[in-house]
Amino acid sequence: MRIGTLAASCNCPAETIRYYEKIGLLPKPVRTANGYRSYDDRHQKWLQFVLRSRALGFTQDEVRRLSSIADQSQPVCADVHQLLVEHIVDVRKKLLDLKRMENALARLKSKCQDGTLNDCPVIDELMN
Amino acid sequence: MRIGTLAASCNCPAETIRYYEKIGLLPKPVRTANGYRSYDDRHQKWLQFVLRSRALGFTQDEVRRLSSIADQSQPVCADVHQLLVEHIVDVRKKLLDLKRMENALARLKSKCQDGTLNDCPVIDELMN
DNA sequence: CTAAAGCCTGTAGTAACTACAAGGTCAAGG
DNA sequence: CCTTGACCTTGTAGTTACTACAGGCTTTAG
Repeated sequence: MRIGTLAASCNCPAETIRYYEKIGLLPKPVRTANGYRSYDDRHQKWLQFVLRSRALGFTQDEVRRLSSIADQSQPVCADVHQLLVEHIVDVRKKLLDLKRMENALARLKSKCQDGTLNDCPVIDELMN
Repeated sequence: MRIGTLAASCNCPAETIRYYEKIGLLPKPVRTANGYRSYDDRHQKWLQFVLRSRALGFTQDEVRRLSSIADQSQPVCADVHQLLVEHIVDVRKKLLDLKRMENALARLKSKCQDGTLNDCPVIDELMN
């Protein structure tokens, strides 16, 4: 299968696939006589693995580590578990940060109410 | 005051201040004879405004818009209100995304339990 | 046969900084 | 008087994770 087909099957731009290949997240496919990349089912699974990991918020580097675990004949669950736990900590930290932001924003919004005031108190509060 | 002093007073690297000046988020300060930047209290308030806005998750572009509102003699509250409301929507969207991630990660984690398994089910699920 | 679609490589742009490199300035200590 | 160290200056490159061309092949459909 060519890159366009793979891209469509994984719902991801072809350019991303080339990019992942370039940075070593995906193995290099063989090339047909005309130089086109030629993929098979294993490539597709691999790409799906990367895309799903990314969708879960793993960084490219974490995906690389996950990949190298997955690539072993018997992937060691403990290693995955550790990556997972560390990543969950990160995600929860981001959640807390965002929640704090949301609270602060809601408080500010309540200050200018429906926005009918002149001389906005929000600007004031951010400045002073 | 020189850049180092301003930086310390706002708890922000001097390089960030120069960067904000370059991209037009901060007004250019006057220079002393030797070419050093020279700041006063108004610069400090301005920087604080930018830093606080950034801490609330506003993008540089949104900060620019906030700044141009704040720069008016009578800042119009309705304009700020609108920016605020739009930004809160963004933040809530990010919160939902992150929560979905967290759930998915927690579910995955429960699959590999304490990580004592060989042949990890998490890898399996991400691949297939 | 031609036009459109698809593929190739390589480079530049995005956000929001951070981290140098290479050099100028200035006050304090020996 | 000189040097050392802490500042300051500019400009450029690196970061993350892509996206968007430009310029040029090849393949496919009508």
